[in-house]
Amino acid sequence: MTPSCRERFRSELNSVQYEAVFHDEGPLLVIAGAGSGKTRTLTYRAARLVEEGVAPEQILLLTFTRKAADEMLRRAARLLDNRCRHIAGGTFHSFAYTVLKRYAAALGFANNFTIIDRPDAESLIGMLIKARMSGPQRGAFPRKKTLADIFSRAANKNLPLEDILYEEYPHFTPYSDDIHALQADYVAAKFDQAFMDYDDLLTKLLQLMEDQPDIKNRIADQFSHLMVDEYQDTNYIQARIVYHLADRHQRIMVVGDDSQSIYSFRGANFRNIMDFPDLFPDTRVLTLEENYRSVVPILDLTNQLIEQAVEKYPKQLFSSRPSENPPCLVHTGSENSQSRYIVDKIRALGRDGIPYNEIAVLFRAGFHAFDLEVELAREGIAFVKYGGFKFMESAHIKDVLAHMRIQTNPYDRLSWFRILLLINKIGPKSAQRIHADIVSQAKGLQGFIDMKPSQKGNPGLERLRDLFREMAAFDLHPVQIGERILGYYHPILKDRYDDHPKRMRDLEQLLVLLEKYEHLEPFLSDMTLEPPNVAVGNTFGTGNPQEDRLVLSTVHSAKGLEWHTVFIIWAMDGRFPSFMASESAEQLDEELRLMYVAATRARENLLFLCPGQVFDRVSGMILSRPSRFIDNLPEDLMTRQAADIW
DNA sequence: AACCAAAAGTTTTTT
DNA sequence: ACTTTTGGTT
Repeated sequence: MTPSCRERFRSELNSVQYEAVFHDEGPLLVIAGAGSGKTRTLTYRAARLVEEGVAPEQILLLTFTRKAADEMLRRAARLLDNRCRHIAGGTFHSFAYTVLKRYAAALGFANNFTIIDRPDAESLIGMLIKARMSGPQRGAFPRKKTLADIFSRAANKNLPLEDILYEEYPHFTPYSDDIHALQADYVAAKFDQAFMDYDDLLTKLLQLMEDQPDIKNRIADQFSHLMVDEYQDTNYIQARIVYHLADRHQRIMVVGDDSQSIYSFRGANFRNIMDFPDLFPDTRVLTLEENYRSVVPILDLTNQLIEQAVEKYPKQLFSSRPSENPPCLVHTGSENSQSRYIVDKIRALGRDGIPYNEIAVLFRAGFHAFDLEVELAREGIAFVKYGGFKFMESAHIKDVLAHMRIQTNPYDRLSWFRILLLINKIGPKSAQRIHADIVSQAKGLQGFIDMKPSQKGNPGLERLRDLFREMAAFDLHPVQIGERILGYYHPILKDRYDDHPKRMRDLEQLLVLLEKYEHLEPFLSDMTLEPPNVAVGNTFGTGNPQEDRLVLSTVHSAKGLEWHTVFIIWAMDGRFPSFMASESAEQLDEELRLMYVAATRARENLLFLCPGQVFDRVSGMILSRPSRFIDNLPEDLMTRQAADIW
């Protein structure tokens, strides 16, 4: 590296960050506390490697979201030059997809497989339950959603089904045999229809690497340098994948914070990161403890907050940013007064010159924000919501995507059912017959186009056939395909939904996203692997990113981000910590870490809100106490305020 | 076989 | 509040 560049890096990094950036051979673990410049360290390191002549394509940066990877590469490019854009970056899942796209055949799997998302997996399991469990299923047999959960946990934790059932769903053990059989059905169905769910992407990649050493070496040799962000949220399978990738050259750097591990429901274990040196014996460990984000009073509170964890690795973050403003716990009289308190407060902040996009409202679960959303809409305050119900999961989007999926995978039963059931006079039985017919003809889409109109000229079915005939006859650009599908779908939309104009606008947004693609397949896999993170009803993509909109987000979706002012709503016992997590110390610790993540997002102002007496339908209890995590804190760490707005 | 309306049963977080 | 199941009608 040129001396001048090195000098510059030295002046822009603290000594530990500098160490990490210039660490050379051998494994490196960076424990990076909240706001300690983790992204900065990764970015500078990437730039340093490229500057010293490592080919960007040989650097692999695995992150938690695609957005995080893009952002880091963008910053690295600004730091050095555009070569940094060619660094291979993305999520474990998208990496797995790229590899499997090429090598799935080595596992006996179709190379043109379709990735199915969680709702898809659930409806597939739903079909299998119906097929296997005929007759009324009395009692408490798990629902498809629960089954999908059970299967997914088994996969992510790499444990046998019995263990999951015994540990987490003991009340289902009487159905153990049926559940096992259904899992086998599920595996077989995915194989037959060339489906992979999110978990398959990871497990099959690992399987490939462990069963076929020569392929493993070919994959691993593509990348001479590895970096993994948010390592505390990786699970066993991901850790194994990392191990295999870095096994031979050991040039691996992982970054994370055990206190911010919040994905145990996906098999992540906060101890994983501390076990990293066992996986890579000569690991050098560096710890970043200076916080550059938050003012002292906020950091004092968050340090005390995480102290309450039953199990943790000691760490004391420090800050040198003074402030007069301590965090505040606000009691409001009701849910709606909580919402109105926020409206008042952000208006005041706005008058002080704080832009709305520097303010965030965070919550434990998507639905906690419903009342606030209504209130904001009424007050004409623009906002974006992240987390909760996803744009991609809304019915009209899935309907249109199903028409596209059939173009790339014509035997996809889920998509056939979805689109056929939209047609009048066609129910499950007819759909079943039509699908079986297409599969037996083995002529792909042509099988449907050539099918005899045995349904005595069902006009809806004829329209669908015309659509597919046209799409098969011409070599159309994805946007043209989208336009034709929309033309076909519009009458159906109008007929089914009274809010069809709004939904139509969503679909037009979808067409905008399509413009960037030359082929349907990468579009479809991107939509499943990296769906726009915004919740339903939000515009995105074309919108000006600088738009001054208030941010509403689940804590999970807020990971890695920061704002001038952060409101944490529903900081009540029963909500946050969630009522469902209060059974075990481990679950409570995870809720605490979640609260820690939420609180450490704030730079200047941090407010907890506790809406007085609220009846909780789930528990049948009246909630009134503030979150134990906050209530237990020493009094001098925050102010308390009662704000009843009627 | 498909469709519709009423009743019953569930509730987190995400790739 | 929402999804899934049910029972009855076309």
